[in-house]
Order: sequence, then C-alpha cells, then structure tokens
Amino acid sequence: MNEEFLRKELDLQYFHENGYVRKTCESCGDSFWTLDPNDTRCGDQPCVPFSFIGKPLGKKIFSLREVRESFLSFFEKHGHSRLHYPVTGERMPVIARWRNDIYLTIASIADFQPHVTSGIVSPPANPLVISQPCIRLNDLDQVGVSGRHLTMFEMMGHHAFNKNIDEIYWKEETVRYCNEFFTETIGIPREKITYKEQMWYGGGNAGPCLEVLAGGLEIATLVFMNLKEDPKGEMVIEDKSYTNNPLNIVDTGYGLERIAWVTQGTKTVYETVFPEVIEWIETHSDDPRDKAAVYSLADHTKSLAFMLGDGAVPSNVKAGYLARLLIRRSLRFMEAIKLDVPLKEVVDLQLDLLQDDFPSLIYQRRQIHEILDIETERYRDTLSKGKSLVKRMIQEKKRIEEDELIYLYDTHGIPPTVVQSIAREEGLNIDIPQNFETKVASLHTHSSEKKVEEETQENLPHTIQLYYQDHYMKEFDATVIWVRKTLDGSEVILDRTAFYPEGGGQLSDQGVIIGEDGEVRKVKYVYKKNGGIIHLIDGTLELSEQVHGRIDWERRYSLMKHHTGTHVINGALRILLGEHIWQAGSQLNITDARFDYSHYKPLSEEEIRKIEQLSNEFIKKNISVIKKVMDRNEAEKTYGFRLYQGGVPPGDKIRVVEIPNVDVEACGGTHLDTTGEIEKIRIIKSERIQDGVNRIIFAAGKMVDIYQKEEEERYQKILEIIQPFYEVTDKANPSRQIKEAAKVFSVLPDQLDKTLRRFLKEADLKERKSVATLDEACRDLFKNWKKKKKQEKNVPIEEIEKLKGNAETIPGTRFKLIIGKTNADSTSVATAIIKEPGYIVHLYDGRKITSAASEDIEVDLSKEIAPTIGHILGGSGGGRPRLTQSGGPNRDKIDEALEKARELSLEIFKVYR
RNA sequence: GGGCUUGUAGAUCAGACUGGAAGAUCGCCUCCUUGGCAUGGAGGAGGCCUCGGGUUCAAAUCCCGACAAGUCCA
Repeated sequence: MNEEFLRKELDLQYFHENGYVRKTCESCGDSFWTLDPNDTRCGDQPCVPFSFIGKPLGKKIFSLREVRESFLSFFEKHGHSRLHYPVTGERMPVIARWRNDIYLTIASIADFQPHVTSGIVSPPANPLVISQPCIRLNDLDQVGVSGRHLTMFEMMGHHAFNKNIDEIYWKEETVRYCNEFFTETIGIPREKITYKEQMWYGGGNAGPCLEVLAGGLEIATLVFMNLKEDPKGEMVIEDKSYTNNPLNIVDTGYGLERIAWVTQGTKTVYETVFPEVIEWIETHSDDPRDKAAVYSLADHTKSLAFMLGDGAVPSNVKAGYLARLLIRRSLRFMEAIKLDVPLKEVVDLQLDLLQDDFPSLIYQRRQIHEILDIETERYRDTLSKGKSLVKRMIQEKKRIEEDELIYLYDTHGIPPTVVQSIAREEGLNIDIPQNFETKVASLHTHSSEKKVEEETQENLPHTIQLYYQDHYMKEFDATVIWVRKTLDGSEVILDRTAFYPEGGGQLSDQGVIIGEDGEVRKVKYVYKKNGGIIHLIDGTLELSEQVHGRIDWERRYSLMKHHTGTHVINGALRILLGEHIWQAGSQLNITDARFDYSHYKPLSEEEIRKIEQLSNEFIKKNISVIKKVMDRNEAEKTYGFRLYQGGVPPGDKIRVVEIPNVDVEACGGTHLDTTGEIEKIRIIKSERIQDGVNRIIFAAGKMVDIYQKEEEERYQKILEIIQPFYEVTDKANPSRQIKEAAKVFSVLPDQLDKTLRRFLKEADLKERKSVATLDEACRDLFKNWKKKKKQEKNVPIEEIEKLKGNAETIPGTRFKLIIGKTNADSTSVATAIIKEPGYIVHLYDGRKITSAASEDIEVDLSKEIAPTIGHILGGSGGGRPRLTQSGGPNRDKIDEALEKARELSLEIFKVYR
C-alpha cells in the first residue's frame, strides 16, 4: 500500500521532463529516480560505497561557511525569506525552549513545531530558508567511529507552508530548486544525483519524501508533509494511522556538513568540519593514536560550545543532563588520548572558530569556563571516590560481579571501563557484559502510567476576561451563563469576569458575588476548564441572573506584587549572573513567592545581597510595566526566545509583559503598572532544589514588613531564652544573627529556640556574660557545653579510690566486688576500675546500672545478671560479656536491683570454687 | 519527573547487616633521633556520629521526616 502511495505521490513531471527513469534497487528494493538507465542500485548506504572520498564532487572546495551562505542566498534569490531573531540571529537556539516535548533542536522543522506545522500559528515567513544548528545524541556511539556521524550539525532547509494544496509551492518546485542548487551552485554533475523514494514519519506527522543522494551519501531529504496522526485515518505507516494534514508542508533538510564533505572528499566528515580542532588536539595530545577519540572530542566540544553558549546548565535533569553527558564523555576521551589541558581550552578554541558565524555563543564565555571547570572538578571527585570504592570492593571480595558493575555505574557514576582499568592495576580481570547498557536501561524502565485525565469534553461557555482589559479591576457586573450545583455550593460561569483563575503559578482570586437578591456569596476558588472560567461559590445563583462581583483586592494586590516582583528578580538574576538564567518554575503566594531558576552553583551570601539590592533599585526607578498582546512571530522577532520563561503558551497571539531593560516574558498573569508599586523586595531564602536548579523565596510589599516583624519577634523570643545567661549588645540585623546562630548548632533557624533551651539546660554556665551578638552567645554556649560534656567523661580519681576502699572480697577468691553509686558516668567509672585485675563492679549513675568485670575474671554478665537487674527496674539489660548496661523506669527499685546484682555475682563464684 | 547511594575527627573512610564504653590511615601539635632536611621513634590534641521525631532499659547503628550531597535513566 505504501509502495503504491509513494509511486503515485512521487511520480513527478520534473523527472519525466528531465530524462529521469524510475528504477528499483536490486539491493534494498526501494525505488529511485536516476539519469543513468544502467543504474541498478539506489545510491544510498549500504547499497553502494562512498565514491567521493579522494574524488570530490562539486565545482570547488566549499567551506562550511560557503555552503551555508550559498544555500541561504540561493533560496533568498528565489523568493525565500531569511529569519532573524534577537541574540541568536539567523537561527534558533539549540535548546528547544519553545517546545516542551523535546529538549534539543533536532531538525530545522523543529523550529516550527508544533504550532506552525499544525496550522494554529502562521509561519514567520512563507516560504522561508534557514540553516539551523541541531544536536542529536541518538547515535552517540557511532560518533567519531563511523566517519560520518556528528552530534552537532546544521540542517539547512527551505520550507513552504501551503494552506491550500500548493499556493506557495509543492513537490515539483521543491525538486527543481534542489536540483538547481546542487548542480549549479555546488556544481555536482547532474548525473551523479539520484532521488530515492521513502516514507517519512515523525513527530505526529508523515508524508512521502525523496532522499537526495550523491557519491553514495545522502545529502538532503525532501519531505512532503501532508499527513498527520489520527486514529481514524486510513493511511497506515508503522502501525500508526494517518489522515490528511490541513497544511501541505515542504520540509527539506540539507546536511550542511555533508555537502561540504562531498566537495572536499576528505577521509571522514570530521576533517571537513573541524580540521583546525583536530590538528590542535593532535599537537597537544601525548598519544593521539586513538582517532575515534580525537574525532569524538572535536565533535563533542562543538556541541558543548552551542549548548552552553545557548544557556544550558549541566544538571541531572532535562537538557542539562545531556550537557553533562557530553562533558563527561569529552573528559574520558581526553584521558584516552592523554590530552592534559583543561576542557575549557578545547571548547574555547571552538568558540573562537565559531564566533564569526555565531557571535551570540561567546557572550557566555566566562560562564562556560566556570561551568566546565566546576564539572571537570566534580567528575574528578566522582572518579577518585569511585576508585577507592572499587579498590575496597576488590580487596574484600577479590572479584566484581555484573551486578556490582551495574551498581557502580548506576549509583556512583563509574563507567565499567574505568572499573576495568582499576581492576587491572590490582591484577584482576573483569569482563564487561555485552548488554551492559541495556541492563542499566532496563533498571529504569518503569511502567510509565501516564495518568491521562479524562478531560470531559464538556462544551463550557466562553468568558470575557476582564482582568486582562484592566489588571486593576476590582468590581464588575456580569450575567450568569452556566450553573452547576456541588455538594456545598455551586460552580458558576459568568459572561465576563475579573476573577483571575489559578494558572501560571498565580493563585486564584477570591472575593464575593452579589446576586439580584442582594445576598453575598463567597467566591472560594476560580479555575479554567475547557475555555470556561468556573467560580466555586457558596450558595447558588440562577441562570441569567445579573450579578455584581467584587474581588478580594488585598489578596490579589499582594499576588500582583509578587508576580511582577518575580519578573524583576528574574531580570536581576539574568543581569548579574548571565544568560543561562531561566525560570524553572514559580509559585506565587499571598505572603511570599518562590522562584526556581537554572544556575550551576549555589548563590553566595554576597550574590543574594546584590540581587536583592538590584531588584530594589529597579523598584525605586519606578519603571512602567508594558502589558500587551502580540502576534507570536512578531514577539519572537522582537524579543527572542527569552519570552518563554514559564513554558510555552499556545496560540497565534501571546501576552507579553515587558519591564524595559529588566525582563520580558510571555505571561498570562496579572501585573502592576509600575515597578514602584512593589514597594520593596526582600529575599528570605536561597536554596538549591536540585543539581543546576536554585530557588529564591522572597516577599514583596507589605509582606516584607510582616516578615520582618515576625523575624524580629523570633529574635526577641530567643534573646529572652538566653537572657539569664547572656546579654546581647548589638541587636542589628537579627536575620543574619539568627542564621549564623542556627549554623553554630547545625539546625534550621526555626529549631533554634528549642535547641537553645536544650543546650542551656545541659551546659554549665556560671555567670551572666555580655556579648555582641546572638551568634557570639551561641558559640560561647556551645564551647561551654562541650567542656561540660568532656568533664562528665573524665573519671574522678578520688571517687574511684573511695569505691575501691568499699570493695568486699568475694569469699574464697582473690576477687573484689564493688556495689555503688556515682555522679559521673557509670560506664566510664566502671571501665576505669576494671583496668586493674580482680574487680567486679555494679554501679548506678542515676540513669543506668553498669556492670563490669576485669579481664582476668571468666564471666558473662550479659547472659543473666544484666537482664535480671534490668527487669527489676522494669526494663532489661545486656551488652558484652564483661561490660553491660541495664536500666528501666522504676528508679525507686534501684537498691533492690543492686542487692540482686550482689547476690548473683556471689553466686557465680560459688560455681567456680 | 523517576530510581539508587551517601552524610562519623581537618581529609579519606571503617563501624551499621546482628543496637550495648566512638575507630583506622593521612594531616596537625609536643618531644626524641639528625649538623640540617627527607625519614624514623614516642606521646598528644581533635567527634552534638547532619538535624528532628519514633521504637528500646539502651540508638552512630533500626524506623519515619527534614536538610545537604552524589549518581543513573527518560
């Protein structure tokens, strides 16, 4: 069926008019178009070998830059528009910020998915031409080995989006353009080019395609995307059903590096793509024999230059993980070829080479250096820790099993090859199982039970969003257009509302709705569902009832302050720390707000102070906040992809909130008119919530005062606690004092009061002291407490002598029995006594009875004596043969217990006699 | 987002399974050996066992939670 489909779809006039014949490859069975009637093979790998190595095609040698420029200008000449974005210029970032289904830009068409390809958003230009840097990590193990795989490459594409069948252009023109470009601009002889028919599918779309082959290499793919996935569709490809797409999309992908390679005919693609880097690596390496490692390193560092330059932060999640993966692989390759330079030097070389064509990459140079240094350091740590772990395992067990190999890699990040080399040093041979990777992978394949929430496709009426017309609207009139009773109230939809429904990290509004009867209904919660805005209210309302709504303004205003404040903080972070700062989530509350963002290390106190300061400066400047609805393409063109901080909103139009020179985001929340209204911002806490992601918790406006008052109160409360012992003279900056004080006892600040009470009770403070600050008081207290603890352990010599003096000799033996009480630690005293031979001791210290016997006495106290006397006290006891503890709640029976201990001790020696 | 692992002396780690006076190595300090240094010898200081809570007569150890860190997968 597909065969038939392809034959019909790709039977182009262009081929017939230009002397092409359709043949079937005798090797793979695919159909292809060629000018040579004697061709028997399709011209693709593996059916034919490369024929251009050493015998380049093309009218001259093309550099990467020449290929790119000639392609772009060729299509520009033929009516295609080049794109232009702020920061990145004629390309989009390699980190796919505008998508939430993929992390990296993997193809030029990815720039326009999902909204343009699905038809919701119009294309930025039509037709258009782009050379899009892409990163693919699917064939990592082929990179450097196969001679043609790269993780980072540029996919050039001319794209046309046809609403009707071919209003822009469709198959015929596509092939004509392609052929003209290759034969005239690049100068590949036309008879060397064949077109192979294929089915293309991916990302929910499909369509027929032509692979363009020259010299045995696929140099371009021309996709005619006219199908979309649809369970009801009639067309079946690889078990999935498709139906016609509303758009006919020309999706072409020209391999920039491959085209350059074909014109250069070098041994591998790597010599064409980064000859300078390979040369540099080989001259600086002490053992560059491992070619694959040299190539891979050259490749990976180029990928890293793009990823880090576009603001990726290494992490254990998402795109950051992929960056870390490449960094670690690079470090391993460097080790393999004994290249003893910092990784940042190699990446730096890439940046130097790339900066003319991709100037934005070097804005982040300082941060890239720091990131690479931190990551290198961390990798070294992991490895050296791993090394001692492996050595220990080897010494203990003399071998390492497969399970342990998996454990070492999965849990501690030590690759099996590293384990192997460590083992070899220890004289041990280890086999790495063939299917190691799959075994690791299988550990993590959890049944991904996606909770597909059955979105009831109710058709709810649409509501006019008054809060967008005026972010400050506090009251409004409206008509009830939908009502549903719930257990304790009802759900109501109005024709228009100023109540903001929960979304974008902003909490829902609350307030009241007053009905025609004049009665007031509380609005408890507001949310969006299927386009309707549902108000959860107490009581009920009638359909068509005229109502008056009033929102809880104090609550809303606080939320707005926190929301605009979040944007200010985001801007301050970006300005102070770099372009890699991206929002990773946020939660606005009434009393404070959380802002999560990507960054590669925890913030220092100094940095926190500066961020707070800069944010407050923006507030003082009283900058106007611009709120507007923009055409999506226009917004991207004006502001770049930094817009997409809190995720990607759908639709052709997006809401843009701009604080000039501070921050600009696509944001659907409600915002203040000026930054001055925030009043002030106070950073309450900065923490690292996961590798590569930090969180700032801050308060804005009145909440700062409330927070400060609370803090002041807490500080006063703590001062009261220590007041009998310490007088604090310098009461400035209580926040800092509390934080420092908490650090002394390694507790969280909110546990400080409790902790202090405990330490004051346990310490031994003689007189009231005057100290500068709370933390100084704490340090003194802690010192005193330590001293006291130590003294308790010290054994008073006089007491021991006294106890020894009271010893009774056990009849018929040379052994002495001591029964007694002590104020010091009974175990310490007892062990001091039994250092001399011939003693058996039972001592009570107010908490427990320690029983002990000297080494020369053959006895096991733990078997009978300890439990027995413990039972008397209502508990139990035990321990080692010659040293036991026993105790229990019944303190009043202590004398009885000691007497029993005496009896039992004497009894033992009857047996010995 | 999910899984696994780890927080014990300044550093690296034992101890944990099987609860019962907190250890080793390096580093630090003092003394001895030496003309001086490397070294060698003797002694010593240095631990809220990350923090809470629970179980228990008894918790570094077992259970729960928090905080901090590492690592793999998508």
